[in-house]
Parts: sequence; structure tokens; C-alpha cells
Amino acid sequence: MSKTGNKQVVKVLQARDIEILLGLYEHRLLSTEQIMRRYEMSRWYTYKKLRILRNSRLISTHPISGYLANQNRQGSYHRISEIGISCLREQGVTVERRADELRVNIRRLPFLLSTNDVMIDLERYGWEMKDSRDVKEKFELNRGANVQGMLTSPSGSEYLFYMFLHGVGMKNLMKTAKELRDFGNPNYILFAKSATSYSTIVQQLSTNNSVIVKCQSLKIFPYTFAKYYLRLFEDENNVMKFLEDYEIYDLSFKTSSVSGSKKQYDGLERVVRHNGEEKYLVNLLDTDLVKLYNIKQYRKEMYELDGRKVLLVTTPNTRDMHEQLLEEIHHIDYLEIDSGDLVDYLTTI
DNA sequence: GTAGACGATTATCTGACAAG
DNA sequence: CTTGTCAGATAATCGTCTAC
Repeated sequence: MSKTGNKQVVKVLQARDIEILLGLYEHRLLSTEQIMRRYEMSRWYTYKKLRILRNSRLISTHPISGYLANQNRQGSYHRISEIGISCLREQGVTVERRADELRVNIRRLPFLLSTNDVMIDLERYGWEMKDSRDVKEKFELNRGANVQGMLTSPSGSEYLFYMFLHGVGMKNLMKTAKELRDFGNPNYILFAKSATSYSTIVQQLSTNNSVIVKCQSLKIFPYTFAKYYLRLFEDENNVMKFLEDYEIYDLSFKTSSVSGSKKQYDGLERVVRHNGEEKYLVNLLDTDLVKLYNIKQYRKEMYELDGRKVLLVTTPNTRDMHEQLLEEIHHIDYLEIDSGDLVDYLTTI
């Protein structure tokens, strides 16, 4: 019997035990549910495995608070213990931090759980996530910065990212804006976990040109949508492939993008034929404020000279917001994408 | 309107068991 | 020994209906 004073403990450390310990070391903490997803174990087995690791004092378990709004029972999260760390060291893993240094302040807990959730969803599609401390170290950013970490897309683009929970304080948003302006990194992703925080962020930042002109992309996503969208669509060619595949959108793509000596408009590079008309296609599914800014620069006079309207790809949920942001521009047509189609497309690949 | 009541749900633990 | 599944139990909590 594998018992020590009644409790089941680890007798022989398994490969998966080490992977779990490593995951806890690298990401500081993971919830029960996250461990279940990340290591692809059944619910029962996850509990069992974690209990055995805990009984062996390799990990410690704590109740989650502040993660889900209006709910008291939110499950548990797990951290690696000092014993767990020496165990990793014995396995030949280079570990520098002590268990004590991996503790997370209760106020940061919901942020870290949220970012780890994104990480677990996207890593299997070729994304990589770097912890906020590593990022701050690497780019020499100050310790108190809001930046949550860095995401590297499958194609190698590096995005610093931010997480916004259910409420967004104005002070905090201004602090973030200052970071976006000062950090000098070209690409950013902002995740918003509620509809309110999403629209607050978009509204506040879309008028802040001093921030936008410093960026190559500044994408703002509703959290859940982002976890689907980013699997594949950070690469815009895949968005185009999707639009082509669904004939109901009635698009035919011109073979090449606008190029050469002809005068170009920033951000308007892709010409399509839609309803018998040539238009500039802009994908705004990512609510990229840089794209929005570029569309605003395409003024009425230019449009009258050029003759091509802008065809804007949006969703039923974001259309109102996008229209409102561009209300002074009239030469825009909106193409609504059914998010169901989008999810179908992503899950059948 | 709200305090119970009551059943459903959630997160977890337990012990048993098959198979390797 | 392990992995992995499962029925069953639990305590806390959630949702909702009902009685006052």
C-alpha cells in the first residue's frame, strides 16, 4: 500500500509529475482546471494526481478568490513548494528561484490566472508566453509596470500584452497608455474580460493619437473571442482564406495588393471586389487601433479621387462600436462576420 | 421583499478496481 | 509499483419557489 500515515504519496516520480512541477515553476501557479486542460487528464485523475503531489509536499494548494465575479467557490490553485523545487533540481532542471519568490500577491492572482488561461489555450497553436518578470527584466522596464508579459505568435511577432478584468480604473488605463507610448515595443495586445472594460479601453485609447502613432499594431480583444481568434488569425492571410472560403460574404480577391509607384494609403493595401465594386478591405476583427487610425486618414477628398470605399470586417458584437468610432467617415461599408462561422472554421482545422 | 426550504450543482476526496 | 476510471460521499453554495 502506498500509504504514509494514511495518505497516498508519490513513490516513484513520473514524467508527468515533473512536467506539472515544471509548469508550476514556470507559471508560478495554475488552477486545478488549468492543470487538467494543460496536461490532458480527466477530472478525477487530476484531483488524484494533485492530491498525491500535495500529500508528498511537492505542491501547495490554496483557494482562489477574486477570479470569477459574483461567485464564492472558485476552486483551488496550486504552487510548487521548496521540496518540489529541489525535486526539479535533482531532475537536472536549472532552477534559480525559490518557492518563496514564486508566491503571488492576492491582488495579482486573478490577472495571473487569466494570463495562464490564455497561455494554455494558445500554446498548442504555436504561441509562446513570457512571464511579466522575465519581460521586465529583458526590456529593462520598471517593476511596477502594468504589462502582464509577452506573447510571441507562431510567425514570430512579439506582442506585449495587458489584461483588464471586470472594471477598469481610469488611473490604471492612463498608466497603461503611458507604458504603450514609452516602451517602444511596436506591437501590443489588450485583453478585456468584460464588455464594459472592453468599450472603456477602446473609447479612451482610440482618441489618444500620441499612443497610436508609436505602435505598429494595438489590438484590443474581448477575452474569450481572443482565445479563438488568435489561434489562427494573427496571420491575416488566414483571415482572408476564411473570407474566401465562405462564399456568402461574396468577396473575390484581386490577385495582388496595391503596390508599386501608385500612391498608397497607409493600411489600405488589399483590394477586393464586393457587390460588383472594388473596395479596400480592412480586417477589424482585432479592433486594431492602428488600422482604425489609418482608415481615418483616408479622407473624403482621397476617396473621391481614388473611388474605392473601405470594406470593414467586423462582427455583430463589435459593429456598433466600430461604426461609432468611425462615424465621421462615410465611405465605409461594413461586412459582418458571424462569430459562429468563425469558431466553426477554427475548430475544424 | 425576504427568509427559509429544498433540490441541483460544484469542487473535492475516498476507496475500490482493472490493467500494465 | 504505476496509470487511469469510477461510484459514492461530502460540504458549501447556487437557484428558485414559497410562505409570511
